[in-house]
Amino acid sequence: MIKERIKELLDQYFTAGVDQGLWTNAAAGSYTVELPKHASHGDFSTNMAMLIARREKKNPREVASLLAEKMGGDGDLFDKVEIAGPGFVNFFVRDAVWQSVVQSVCEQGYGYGLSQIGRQKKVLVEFVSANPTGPLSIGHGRQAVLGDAIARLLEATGHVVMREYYYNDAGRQMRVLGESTRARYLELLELSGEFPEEGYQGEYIYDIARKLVAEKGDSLKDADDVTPFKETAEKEIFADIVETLQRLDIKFDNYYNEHSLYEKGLVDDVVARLRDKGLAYDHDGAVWFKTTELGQEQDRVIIKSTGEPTYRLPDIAYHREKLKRGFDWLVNIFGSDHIATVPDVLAGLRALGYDDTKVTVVIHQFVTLTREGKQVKMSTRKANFVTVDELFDEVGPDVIRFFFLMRKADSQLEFDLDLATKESQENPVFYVQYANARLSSIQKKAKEKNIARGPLQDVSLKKLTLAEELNMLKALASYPELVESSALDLSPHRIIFFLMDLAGQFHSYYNSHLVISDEPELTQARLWLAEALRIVFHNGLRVVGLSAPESM
RNA sequence: GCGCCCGUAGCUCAGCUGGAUAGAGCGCCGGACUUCGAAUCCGUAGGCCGCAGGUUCGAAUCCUGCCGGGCGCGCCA
Repeated sequence: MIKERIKELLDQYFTAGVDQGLWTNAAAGSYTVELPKHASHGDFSTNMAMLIARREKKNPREVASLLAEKMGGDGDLFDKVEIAGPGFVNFFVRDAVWQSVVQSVCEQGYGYGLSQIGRQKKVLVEFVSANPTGPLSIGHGRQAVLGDAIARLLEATGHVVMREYYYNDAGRQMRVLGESTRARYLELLELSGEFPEEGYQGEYIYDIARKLVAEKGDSLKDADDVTPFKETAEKEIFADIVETLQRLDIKFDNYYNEHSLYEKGLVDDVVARLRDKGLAYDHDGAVWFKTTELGQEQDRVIIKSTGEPTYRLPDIAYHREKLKRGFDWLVNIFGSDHIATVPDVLAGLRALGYDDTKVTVVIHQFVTLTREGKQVKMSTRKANFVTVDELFDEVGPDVIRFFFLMRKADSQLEFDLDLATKESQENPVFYVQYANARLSSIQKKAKEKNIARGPLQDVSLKKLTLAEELNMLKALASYPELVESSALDLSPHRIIFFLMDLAGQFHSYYNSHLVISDEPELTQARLWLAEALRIVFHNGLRVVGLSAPESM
């Protein structure tokens, strides 16, 4: 908000300069206001003078001094405005401005950091979307947490969000699942049965088969149809998946079944429309999508010669349907192994006359597990992959969530089990939560001592003069903008880094300064500062779905 | 071979639309509890930001080419 005010001022002086003929409009909108790394460069800094100078062929430091002179007059905001280096204008904000942040935070409370920049834009966040063929793997776990945190950030910034899980219970995968289950069922009955070539070998298939034996005895032993096996397996597995997600505090608003696209004729309609536009043709008994016409290397099959569609056809229909459902923005969270599907879907949307810039795909890289410094081997095919549930056996939901959010989606993520299972010391999850607990505890302590926080307007916040205090206030002030940028860039990891940094500042401060001291005025100011910190820790933790415990 | 992602301290990773002397956690070593919670803190060490060019007043960040790693490249999803 303080940054916003400086931007406004800069714009104002920029246009004033244009009016006075000092420079032209050429540099409009290109300059930035940033936070310098070094305190000697002030609280904010702008490169405006250098950009003007370049376009006007003027001396940057001369332009800077003109600006500094104009801006420096604002005694409410600034202590001083300096020019430095090649032509930076550095702003030194008055302490009182920072101190007033306590008031903003405490007045807004749990609403601090929420905004309306999303303007009620309707966003559909699609994630997980794993077919119910087995328990959620650790890769799904990352995706689940990432998608949910993004959804929460979008909600916090005034978007209307729907979380959707897209699945297909009618394809080849599911048939193989049914066959695998039947094979295990027969095996349990000590009857002969061939285990399918690419079958699902996980232990969970036995569990389902055992359940079938218990409920149905051997009545299914001669069934030709795998449907009862498939249906039972699907039901059981889906229930497990939903439960796993619930443990992570993730709830979907909608489960979208691919099958319904066929029932509504939406898949056929896509083919018909592509044919109309001359973008689909028959060849070798299959139907092809002429993606070369849309800038791709090769055409793609959308209906196999067997008459079955390939995955990309329903995918296109699905995305088109999402836009038709009225969403302004489609956010998809995919694992990097699905990266190849993206261009086809976008091409399909464009071909059908839809705006594919409404689709943003977040591709996240893989997760590796390490224990005692060594990588834990995972192989999906052989079913000895680590599941989210197994992770739960070792760590709680907050640890899982935090670790999955600690890296940006683009980076591969190493999940260090040794670090994650430590209940103390190095574990960054507890480090942050401990800060929140400590802050809560300070307030309790004050109550015990019968020290109530007085009315905010009577508190002399100007007592908060320590460098540590001002730095924390600056961090608090930057929080709302952080939420906005994290949301719009779909980057929840920035919230995590912010929290770790703020926790570090606070723990350090706590160890060298008393909040509750024998100076009443100072105690009041610091109690309110502590309250502001507690609120921001709470809001920051909650906005990405982490809990904010008052004690631990 | 082609496409996408990554390459920053011993390890794991931040670094926002290019900005002024490159950061954190872990690990190592040495310290701090008669004070609001020691799940904490303080101190030291550690870097040709993969390599080479280019654009720019200014590059870890943008462009090109190499090198190394991951994921894809199917009438599988």
